[in-house]
Amino acid sequence: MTSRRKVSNLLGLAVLAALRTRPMHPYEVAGLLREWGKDNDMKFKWGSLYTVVGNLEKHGFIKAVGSSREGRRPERTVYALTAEGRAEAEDWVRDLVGRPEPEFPRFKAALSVLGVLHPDEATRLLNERLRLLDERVAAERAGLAALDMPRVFLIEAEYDVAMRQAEADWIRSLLGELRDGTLTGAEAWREYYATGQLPPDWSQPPE
Amino acid sequence: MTSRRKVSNLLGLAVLAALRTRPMHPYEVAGLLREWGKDNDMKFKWGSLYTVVGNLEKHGFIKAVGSSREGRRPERTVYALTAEGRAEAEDWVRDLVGRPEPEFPRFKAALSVLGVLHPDEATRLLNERLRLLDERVAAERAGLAALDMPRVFLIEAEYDVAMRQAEADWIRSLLGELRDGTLTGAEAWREYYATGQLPPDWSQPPE
DNA sequence: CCTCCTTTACTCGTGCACGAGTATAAGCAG
DNA sequence: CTGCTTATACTCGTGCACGAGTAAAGGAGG
Repeated sequence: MTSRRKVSNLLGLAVLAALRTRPMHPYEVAGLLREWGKDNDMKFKWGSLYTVVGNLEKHGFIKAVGSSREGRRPERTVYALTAEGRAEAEDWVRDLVGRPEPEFPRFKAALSVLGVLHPDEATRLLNERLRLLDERVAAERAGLAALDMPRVFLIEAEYDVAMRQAEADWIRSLLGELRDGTLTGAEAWREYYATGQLPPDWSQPPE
Repeated sequence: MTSRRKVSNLLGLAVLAALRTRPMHPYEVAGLLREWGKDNDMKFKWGSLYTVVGNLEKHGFIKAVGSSREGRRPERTVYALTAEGRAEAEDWVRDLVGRPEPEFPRFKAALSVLGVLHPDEATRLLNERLRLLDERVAAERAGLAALDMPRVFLIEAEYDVAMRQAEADWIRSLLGELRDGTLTGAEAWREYYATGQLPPDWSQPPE
């Protein structure tokens, strides 16, 4: 069990949310999520969908309410939300919103081992990332502005833009500090790649 | 294979980074990572450590260079970084830094299904999250300031603080918009919970 | 009306993540 | 020196994630 939740994959939450509108079969759920752009908000993998639906059923959050069959296609099971499922969805969202949990973005991990690269290369890569982020932020902002749609439906997207923007700003400031030498320890880093010698405190940072 | 990388767990990257200093056995690696505070930067699970080390060896990124034994304790295999491992680590970091990939924070997923809650409850929870975030940011900032240590070693932590801060700011602005009604569609949301009736465009948002 | 491509709708196997369990050793209290 | 707790150092099994594969149906072109 990955967490204390019976079904841990967030796709499960999306499925529950979709089934709030009406009973559906899995593929229909997928279509709706696609239409809602949810595949942009969370990992959406076909393989996971059916496992997740199966688990939701196993734990009583949804139940099969019939199956339609057209021609000789595989039978499509239609699922409906149960009372437990409705409660689970609400509780899950409450948890996710109310309690910030530590997350581990890949970029953070990368920053923590940035020392494996030469400072000049690191700088170059950070500039590259910055460029891509700026582009994407601009594109997404434009996309959002073009879409005339009540903004409540778009808060995740607005959040996303805000976060990317913040990351871009942070990188810009880091690059600034690297440029004008106000980032303490940066010379030691450079030194290491010049002389092959670690400053004494690299393998055991003080305190 | 989760991605195109032979070993996909980021813990593997940390292991490679640690082995750059000198050959070590897995538990020693773990200790070093702890000491470096890496367990704060990425998911660190004991179960994963040994799987990851095994896979790194299988793919030739590290190799056993002997095994020490003390008393009748289980034998401890000491691993060293290979040339391929060194290259892999560098390439991996290059990738992570240079190419922003879409990520799916849990809060983003939560925002995308925020509609399952009553707007008042959502507001309450957002306020709660905001409070916790502000607290944590303050604490981390204080912690960082207290630690007199070259800042190059702390960029991940500084990044983290900046991101949390940005999130807090974004939530504050969202709450503001909810309060003074400048978030379009918010009345429809409220309406739905008052009348039980979905506005016509909930199940199929236009465009 | 036949063939080929695309869309629909899944299934299956591999491989990994991770928590819980285990076993030895070291410290220390009485 | 005996028994208890804490730290050390893993192992193992379950369960899930996910990509690749499959197969029927619909459509479109000749």
